[in-house]
Amino acid sequence: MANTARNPVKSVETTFKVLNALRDLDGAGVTELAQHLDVPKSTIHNYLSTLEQEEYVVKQDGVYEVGLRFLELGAYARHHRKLFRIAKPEVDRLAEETGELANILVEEHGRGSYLYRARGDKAVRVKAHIGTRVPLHTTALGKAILAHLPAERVDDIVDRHGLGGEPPKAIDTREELADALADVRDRGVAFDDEERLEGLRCVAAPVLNHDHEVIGAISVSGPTNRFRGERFREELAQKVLEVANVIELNVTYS
Amino acid sequence: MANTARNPVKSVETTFKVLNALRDLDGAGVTELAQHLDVPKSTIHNYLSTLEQEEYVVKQDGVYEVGLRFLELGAYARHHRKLFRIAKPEVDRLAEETGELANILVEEHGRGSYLYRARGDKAVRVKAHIGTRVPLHTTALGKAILAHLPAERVDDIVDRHGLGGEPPKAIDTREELADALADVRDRGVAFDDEERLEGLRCVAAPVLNHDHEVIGAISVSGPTNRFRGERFREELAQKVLEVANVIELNVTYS
DNA sequence: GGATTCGTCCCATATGGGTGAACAACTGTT
DNA sequence: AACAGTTGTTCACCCATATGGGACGAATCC
Repeated sequence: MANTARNPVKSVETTFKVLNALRDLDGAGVTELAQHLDVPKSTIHNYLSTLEQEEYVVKQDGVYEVGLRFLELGAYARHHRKLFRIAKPEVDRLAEETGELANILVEEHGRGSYLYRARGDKAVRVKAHIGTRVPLHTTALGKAILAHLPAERVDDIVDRHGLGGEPPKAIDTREELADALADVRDRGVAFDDEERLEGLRCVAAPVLNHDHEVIGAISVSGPTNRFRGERFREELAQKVLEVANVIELNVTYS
Repeated sequence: MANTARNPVKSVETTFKVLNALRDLDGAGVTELAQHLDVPKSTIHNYLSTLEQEEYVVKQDGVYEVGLRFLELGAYARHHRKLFRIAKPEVDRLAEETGELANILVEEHGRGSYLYRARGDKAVRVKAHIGTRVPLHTTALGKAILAHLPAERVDDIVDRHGLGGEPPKAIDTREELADALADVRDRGVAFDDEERLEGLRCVAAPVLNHDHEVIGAISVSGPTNRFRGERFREELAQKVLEVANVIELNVTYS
């Protein structure tokens, strides 16, 4: 959980500042990027031309864009995770059988990263892309993970990223969080009742390995009108739990 | 088509050398990486700790791994492309209706990058991941693109990346290539008859924008025993062409 | 418990990244 | 067409900083 490198390579930091700015601006020219980052044109030019030479950035009609080699690296990072390889087909099935949106989330650097998302035929449209990072305490997926992390790691994560945040209903205090996590451990599943997004509910279950460590969580989410009463609390919760158990078995024996 | 930056930032090059080595080794420690790249331990440590601090690399049990933030960047790079947003549903349909493997490829830096891949129920398993980069002249997808690129760009690409290569049946000479591309322009579609992979055939069609520039290509591929005679040359070719045309229309009007 | 092996840290050095200014290549304007 | 106002590119200087040797401490393995 080390936070700061002792001898940081500043150019690495700059490189990613440039890449992220390129993403935030949806592509940009040298001058635009330079004033956006408040860095001399020539410096930006050096970085962009190097990144282009290395083929991580593309120049189209005088505009630099984030290149597809990141798709290569990203697809690798995802496929490299055992959880993804094993859980994907199961989550596809979950989406098909429920008709809703099914997700896989893993923890990385104290935040949640969506590893995969499968759409059933009635699945709601949410803006979050694959790879999007979210605070763990604001989603059912995240709470399912936090509930099974060692207490000290949960503390670290809260220290690092805090609680609360933009969703008005978000968990605010450590007591609230502790209660919520105990509840999740009790039930085996975590719920999200429009906490993160208005009108959206979600049931999530953790995926543990043979040493009882969380390696991620899966969920089903959908509109409040289809996620209520028996179906939400019992039927869907049961289904998600079942699928999580299947994944756990496959993770252990393979 | 500039190849070398005038004032390259060496640290950018090193950064990606480290990341790619991390991928090639499927995760590694400081010492292992250092001797693999023939660079002092301390240098590698500086890079890895900086990359970890910036959250682009994860350290698990003393082993550094490529992080999921690249999935974030990669997913962005893909979604940012209009062709992907528009072609994805159509290619999904193509996969479903044919039951085979359907693909989207775009050109970047003179090579082909797989943007997307949809699997029908009988789809063959191929090892190539999303984001994988291939030489354009060795696939039906690539030939469909080359056939509609300005002659000078084709020359540039051949100069840069050469012809031939590992698949034994690969196009070797510029004359062969010119003939093949003329053929593709004639028929409107490109074929791959086990050139790249033994037992695998493929039909591809280019996707042009309103200015008649290629923005990518789509294809269907499958095993030779299901891809023969009438079905291969006529039925499937026609289908791919149709879908490509639908995509072209949607690209123009939106 | 002794000997490797590995990660981490520190510091001196020269290498190379940051910078401004000047130049070139366009774009659009009157 | 000439011009003003862009934006991208190049160059060379100088100080910041990336580099890499070496030393320390912590595991791990005989």
